[in-house]
Amino acid sequence: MYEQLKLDNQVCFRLYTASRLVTQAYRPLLEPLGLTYPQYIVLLALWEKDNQLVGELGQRLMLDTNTLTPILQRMERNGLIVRTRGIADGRQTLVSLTRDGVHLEERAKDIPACLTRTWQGEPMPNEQIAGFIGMLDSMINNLKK
Amino acid sequence: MYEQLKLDNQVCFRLYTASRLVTQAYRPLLEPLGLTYPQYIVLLALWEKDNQLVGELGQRLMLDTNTLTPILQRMERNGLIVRTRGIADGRQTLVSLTRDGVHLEERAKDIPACLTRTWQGEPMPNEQIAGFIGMLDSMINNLKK
DNA sequence: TAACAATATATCGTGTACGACATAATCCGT
DNA sequence: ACGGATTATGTCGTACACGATATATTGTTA
Repeated sequence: MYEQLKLDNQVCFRLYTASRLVTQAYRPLLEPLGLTYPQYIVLLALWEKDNQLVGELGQRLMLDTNTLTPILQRMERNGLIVRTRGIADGRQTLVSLTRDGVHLEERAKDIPACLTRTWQGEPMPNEQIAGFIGMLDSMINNLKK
Repeated sequence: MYEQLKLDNQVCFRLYTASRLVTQAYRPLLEPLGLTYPQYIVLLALWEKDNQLVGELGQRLMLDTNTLTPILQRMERNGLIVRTRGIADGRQTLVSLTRDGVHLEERAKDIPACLTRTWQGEPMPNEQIAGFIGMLDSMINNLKK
């Protein structure tokens, strides 16, 4: 068989697998908060800056509205956000945190450290982490449209 | 807000995004072959070693049967594989390539190089790629059950 | 200013992911 | 040899992803 088609030579397969396993690792931490991972990153974006348009959120999270809208609908149903139509421009939808959505930040604050411990095992040198992040950022940069 | 909750400080969000963008980059290359990315990695595994049990494939790809079975059913419907029940052990299902499934390898052989060019942009030093792969492998190792 | 292009968001259909549960075949101790 | 535990796979329900399309507003131009 072609050497380049072997699974062990595939960077992308590792990326795909690592991403899935990380999302699985989030599950037990997010479930008590009633969140999925995509819902969690929507909240991360909103905790940084409340009252964002669907399009702004989409740019920040690199998700299109066909993915984002259903997530936002569930989050609204669960009382974490509200969506307000047409303030200046009637086409836009503004996404805002409810009191519940705001309060969840406090309960989420230890999740990042916990997850880092899980995937890192033994703490790694910062330089190595920085190299990893740099590679991911460069990949994302090369792939985004 | 908590510094550790900022999106820019999240390794996992980058991983999730990079993985999604990579899968998107595969799409135009796989679509002419009538494949999705998960179907493609099933073929990678079968091109390496034909006639594998569902469980073996699952271990190799780190996917459980509840994900794998529907994928295999579609691939069987599309004539790429056949599933044979109960050879020695009546509980097992053996997955084998059809002639079409075998022939697809030829048409797929340039995909890895093409994708590497896409996400890498300027070719990177091998050492850097090796470090990246090492990090992903260590992550996968720490996260797998 | 009426028609038409452009924009922002939503809907729809297909294909994953994955926890929970179901089913069927084998194993194992008595 | 038989009944319960174990194992291999499949089914079901929910929630993403995402291409394609639809809908509703706003801009724009003749």
